[in-house]
Parts: sequence; structure tokens; C-alpha cells
Amino acid sequence: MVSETRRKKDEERKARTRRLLLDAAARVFAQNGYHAPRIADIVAEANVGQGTFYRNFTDKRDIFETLFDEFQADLVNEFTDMSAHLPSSVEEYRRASASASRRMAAKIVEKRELALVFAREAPTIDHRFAEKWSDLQERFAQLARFFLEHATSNGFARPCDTNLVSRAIIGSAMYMSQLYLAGQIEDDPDKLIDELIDFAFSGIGPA
Amino acid sequence: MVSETRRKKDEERKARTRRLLLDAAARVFAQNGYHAPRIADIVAEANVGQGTFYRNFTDKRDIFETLFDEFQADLVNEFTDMSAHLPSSVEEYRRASASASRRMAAKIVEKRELALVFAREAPTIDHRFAEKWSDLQERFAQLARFFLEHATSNGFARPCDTNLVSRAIIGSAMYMSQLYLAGQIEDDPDKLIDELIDFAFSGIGPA
Amino acid sequence: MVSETRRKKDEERKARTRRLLLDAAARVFAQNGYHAPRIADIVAEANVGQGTFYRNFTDKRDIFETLFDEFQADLVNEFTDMSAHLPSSVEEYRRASASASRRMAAKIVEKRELALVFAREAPTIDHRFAEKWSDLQERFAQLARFFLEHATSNGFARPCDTNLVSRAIIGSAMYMSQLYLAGQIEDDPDKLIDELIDFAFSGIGPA
Amino acid sequence: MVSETRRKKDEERKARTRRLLLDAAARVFAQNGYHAPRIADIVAEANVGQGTFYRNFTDKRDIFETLFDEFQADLVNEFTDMSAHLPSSVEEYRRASASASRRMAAKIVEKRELALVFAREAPTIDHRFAEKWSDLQERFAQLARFFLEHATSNGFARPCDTNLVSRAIIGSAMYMSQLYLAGQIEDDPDKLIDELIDFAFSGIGPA
DNA sequence: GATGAATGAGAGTTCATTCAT
DNA sequence: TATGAATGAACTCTCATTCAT
Repeated sequence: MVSETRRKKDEERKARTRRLLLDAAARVFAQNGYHAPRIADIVAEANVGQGTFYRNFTDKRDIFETLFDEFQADLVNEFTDMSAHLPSSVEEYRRASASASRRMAAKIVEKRELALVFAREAPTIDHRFAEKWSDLQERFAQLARFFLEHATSNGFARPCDTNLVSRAIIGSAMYMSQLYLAGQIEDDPDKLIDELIDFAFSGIGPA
Repeated sequence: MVSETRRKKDEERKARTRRLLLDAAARVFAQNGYHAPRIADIVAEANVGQGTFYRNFTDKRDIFETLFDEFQADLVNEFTDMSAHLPSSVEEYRRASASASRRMAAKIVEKRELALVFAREAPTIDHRFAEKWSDLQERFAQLARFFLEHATSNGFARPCDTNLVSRAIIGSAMYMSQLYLAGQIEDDPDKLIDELIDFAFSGIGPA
Repeated sequence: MVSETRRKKDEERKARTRRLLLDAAARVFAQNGYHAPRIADIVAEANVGQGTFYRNFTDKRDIFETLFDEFQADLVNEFTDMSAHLPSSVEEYRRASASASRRMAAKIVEKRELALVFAREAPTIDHRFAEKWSDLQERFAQLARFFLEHATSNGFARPCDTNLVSRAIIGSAMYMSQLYLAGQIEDDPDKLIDELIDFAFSGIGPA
Repeated sequence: MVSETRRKKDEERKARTRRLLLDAAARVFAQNGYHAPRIADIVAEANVGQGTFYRNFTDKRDIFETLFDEFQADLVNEFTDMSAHLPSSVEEYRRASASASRRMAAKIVEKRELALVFAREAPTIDHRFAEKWSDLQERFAQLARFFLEHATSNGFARPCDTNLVSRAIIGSAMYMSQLYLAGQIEDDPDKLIDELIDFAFSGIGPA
């Protein structure tokens, strides 16, 4: 016969502990990748007991996936309203792309360490995780393709295999992001985005 | 005091065993990635004793790195003669790019499984390996940049930050390759290359 | 956030397990020497899991050294008060020597099996351990020498190289102890000590 | 149908190889004790193949025992003529002891490294080896006892338990030898022997 | 007879997971 | 609910020994 207040306190405590573990795991994964850290490293970072981990997650994969789901939700949430307004000129398309890219970049930079970890490690964990990761990419590819088709059919983009081209765009954006996050590119995000958008709209070709 | 013939035969036998292990490891890594397989899986696939592995390699990382070095040598070898002739028109530049891409694609397709494994797992093994991997990418980025600069200064490419743009090109190419190798794109390599080159030269913009 | 009671209980449990392992190791080493036994033999004797060993000791050397340190502390402790009173006649010197020998013998017989193991195996483990063992002997040699010098300078022992003679005494005593512990001498300790002391004071020479 | 000459040559070659291994093993054991070295270390030192070891010895114990048997034969050989002449005065007894000790010391110093290894490691190898080692000591103890009994019954040594006293003598001699061989005593052997004989004949007691 | 590549049994060690407190 | 001592399966790696050459 536990009082309502007591139950609520217990739940809150549990939630707090869970968050402690998630944050600790994020730091640990960011520092050492997915494969190297042991459960012991995570609980040490979280300052909780070894058993506490297993009250909250089934194994390392589980806590990693939880972090990934949070990350994904956060990212996807940022783009739910994107397809609302369709551009009606190249200039508008460009502006919309730049603005979307900037919002995206901000999100990624905010969670830079985890973003890099996911990009690197997601495909190496197991089949199901790899699929989850490519599904996320696919969402962005489809979004890009949707706008690209609109642009093509309205004559402000050249006819092309929108499926392939949208993925090429996503690919170059992802690659650049990773280089930036890994510190292999010094330029600041805005510069990167400008250059990428120029490239995506005009290629290397002479104006 | 061994006969020369004996020593030679021994060497050959040893080399044969080593190759056996390398090929087995390649199959195992291709099938299950780098992290999951145990040494036992490799020796079982190679049909040699556990001890034989350790006579030839120090650990799993060592055999993986050996495979990678072979792969890299093979790839780099393919491109040692590339910078010989510089294009003198957009058309020539395009043709050269297409031809180079096709040669590259052939190589990658030839070793498709290992190529995919390296692309996925290299950054997750350790710092030194990650660096090795980004060095390889860097080589191709620098080659691309060299041609891009030539094109820009000769007026058949628009002025741009060649450092960033060359990486964007490499990024989209690598991304497409991975999608293709992973079976996530059905189109055949030639179609892919054509579309990629159109994109790289013109972006999405209307001609 | 653990209760104080819990922490104490845990500590006690851990200490109990550690003791279990130390006692088991003592039995195993006494039975089979240092080199032959495997960690598996020790944990089997202790009835604990293999992993439990590694929670408490780093390796076989570590647990052996711990046992040795306990043994040494015990032995040395027995002699901390020895140099308090200096004998003022041959008879007193003899009585003091006999009494000290008997106390020592009692200690050694009490831990007879470990004592024999240490005497045999200590010099064969590694350099550091060998040194530890000769340091222990050195302590006793120095104690013997201290008394011998006192005796010499007071005229109830003949002039001699006290450094060498004190070691000769320790040597014969240690050798006799080992023979006794190994069951190669049947006589009882008191008889042994009497004979040794007669020998040490008079040699074989005619009274 | 092998010629006699051929057979003889083969035998000689085999004997040479065997000696090569024995000498190499002696160096290796002297350097690192019995337990640490592996067969591979011995064959490397001998510059012969791994298989060659097994054509000549069954295992590490076997080659160690062979070395020990050679050592023992050498030592025992030195003393076969010892009991020929019995001393007829204390002075003669002393002189005989000193001379025997010096011969013994010379032999031991000649094979100093192996002697130290045997003294340290023999008791730790297995039961049979330990017995072999104590048998060797026993021989010397019995020899000492034989002379001691003669001396006692002729009145130039005091009555005593000759069994125990002879072992006490052997013990102090062995202990001093080990300290000397291990470099823990700086004095030269002659000084050591003189001091030991003084001690054995007179103890510490005042002349 | 000599060789050294190949072997695999068995040792050490780690670490995810359980469970009594 | 939280804990951390205890566990043992599963792994890596070594090395004595064999055997084809």
C-alpha cells in the first residue's frame, strides 16, 4: 500500500537516474566511440552502481539506441514544418535551402559529438541499426527529392534523375558535416553552407 | 644448415598460409564487419589452426590493416598516372573525369565487399586507423582539387573555394558508392557516374 | 547513495572472500609449490568463481606476495623486542639465543607449509621477489651480527669476521629448519635447537 | 646399407648438436632460471631448429636433468678419493677439511652459474628432482658425518649428534656458497673457507 | 639427422550480467 | 529502487609438440 506521493517520488528518482545514465553514456560514446567503452565505463561516468544500468537498459546497444532515437526525434522535429511552403523561384528555392541547411547545421553543431558518433558507428553495430540509420538519411533524401522534383517540374532546375541527384546532395552535405565535426575543416558553418549551396545549384560549371 | 630448396619451399608454404588467412579474413569481415568476428571465425574460415593465425599476424587489427593496405595500394596504384595530362577544355575535363570515375568504380566494384567494410569500419577501429582512412580520402580530394584549380584558372570552371568544393565532390561520390555497394541503389555504375558528373559540373541549375 | 550498514556488509563480504582465496592459495601452494598451480586450482580450492580471483588479486604472483607479506610481518613482529636486553655473560647469551630460537621455531612450525614453500620458491619467482626474500634473511643476519659483535667486544666470543660468522649461523639454522619442515629430520625442534646452539657456540671442537 | 664411416660421421654430428643444445641451455638457465625460459629460447640460443631439440631431449626437464647429472658427476668425481686417508689429529683434520673445501669451492666457482641455478631451482621442479637434489646433499652430509664420527671417537672432536652437526656444517657451507655465487658476499673464497672452518671447529666460543 | 611451419590444448583475463542486500 | 560483489562464459594468446620436407 504505497502512497501516491511516494510512487511519484520513486518515479521521479528513477527518471533522474535514467537521465544521468543517458548523459554519461553520451559523453563516453562521444569520447571513445561505441565499441570500446564497457558498461563499467558508463556507470562510472554516471556515478551509479553497475546494477542500476540494468534496471534502466538491457545492454549497451539499448542505451545507444535510446540516445539515437532522442537525437533523431530532435532532428526530425526540426523539419516537420519544412514542406509547408513550396518555393516559386530559383531565388526562393536557394533561400529556403540555405535557411533549412542553417537550421539543420545548428542542430548538429549543438549535438556535435553525438552526431559524429552516430554517423561513424551506426552502420557498424548491427543490421537493424544500420537500417535505422539509412532510414534517417532516406527521410532527408526524400525531402530533398520532393523539393527537387517541384523545382524541376517548374523549370527552375534542370531535368535529372531526382532520386540520384538528391542523394548526391545529401551525400556531399553529410560528408562535409563529418569533416567539420571531426575538425578536419576549419571554415565556419555558414561559409560551408554557402559554398555547398553554390555547388549544389551550379556545380563547378562557369556561370 | 638448411638446403636452399628447403628454405624456398618453406617460404612458399608460409606465404600460401598467410594468403589463406588474408582471403578468409576478407570474406569474414565482408560478411560480418570488423567488430563482431573473433579470431576463431577467421581461422575456421581459413581451415588452419588457431596458432597459425598468431604466427602470421599479431591480432585482428593487424590482419585488417594488412588487407586495408593491400586495398589502398591497389587503388592508389590505379591513379599514379592520372595527373599526367591536364585537360584544356570543359569537354576534355568532363571526359577525363568520367574515365577516371569509371576506372575507380571498376576497382571498387571488383573488391566491393571489402570496400564497403573499409568505408564503414575504418573510422571506428582506433585513432590511427581513422587517420589512415582519412589520409586516403585526402589523397583523392587533393587530386580532385588539383584539377579543379587548373579548370578554374583556365576559365572552364567558376571561381570557388576549391578546397571545399573538391571535398564536396569526393563526398557525394563516396556516398553514392556506398549506397551502390550496399545495394541501396539499383542503377548501374555507368548511369550513376553520368548523373554524378552532370551534377558535379552543373549542379541542379537549369542549363 | 548507499546506507552505511550496506557498505559495511559489502566490505565484510569482500574481505571474507579475499581471505577465502588467500587460505585456499596457501593450501594449494603448500601442496604443489608456486609454479605448478593454475589460477583455476586456487579458485576451485576456494570454491569461488574465476572472476572473483581477479577482483581481488592481479595475478598468481600477487596473491603469493600477499601471503608472503603476511608471513614476513608475522615473523618480524615476533622479533621487534629482541634487541632490548643485551646479555652480559656467555651463559646469558646462550639462554637468550635458545629462547629466541624456540620462539622463532614455534612461529615457523605454526606456518610450516608456507614457510617451506617460501624458502624453496621465493628465489625462483623473479628478481624482485628474490630480493624481498634475501632482505628478510638479511634482517635476521644483522640481528645475529649485532649480538655477536656485542659478545665479541665483551670477550665472551672469540674475535672473528662477524659478518661472515653471523651468516654461517643463519645458514645452518635455515638449512636445518628446511630439513625439519621437509620431514628429512625426525628429531624434535628442541633437540635440534640444542644441538645447533652447542655447535654455534663451540663448533665441533673438544670442550 | 650405410657405410661405417657415414654412420660414425652422423653420430659425431648428433653429439655435436646435443652439446650445442646443452651449452645453450646452461647459458639460458643461468640467465633466467628454470621456469621462465621456453624451448624456443634454448634453440634460439643454440642456433638450431625447434625440432632438433626434440630429437635430443624429451622436454625442458630432461635437458635440465641432463645438465644436473653432468654437474653432479663432476662434483662427486672430485670426492671419490676423499675417504682414503683418515686424519689422526685435529690439525690434520683441519688441514684435510680446508683442502677438501678448497677443491670443492674451485669446482663450484668453475660452474658458478649452473651451481646457483641448481641450488635455487632444483627443489621447485618436481618431487623426483627435489629428491635427487637432497640425495646429493645427503652424500656430502654422510661424508662429513663419517669424518666427524672418526674425529669424535678419536677424541679430537667433542661428542655430539653427528647426524645433526654434519648437516649443520653442510648447511652453513651451502648457504655461504649461495651468497657468494649470488654476489651477496664480496670476500674471496679462501677467506670464506678459513672463516667457515674456524667456525665449524670452534663455533663462536672464546678460544 | 635437421628443420621450422603448423598445430591445438589450455592458460590467463575480461566483462556483461545476476542477485543478495 | 539502487547497489556492487560475485560469477563464468567467452575470448585472446602462448608454447610444447608434431611432422612433412
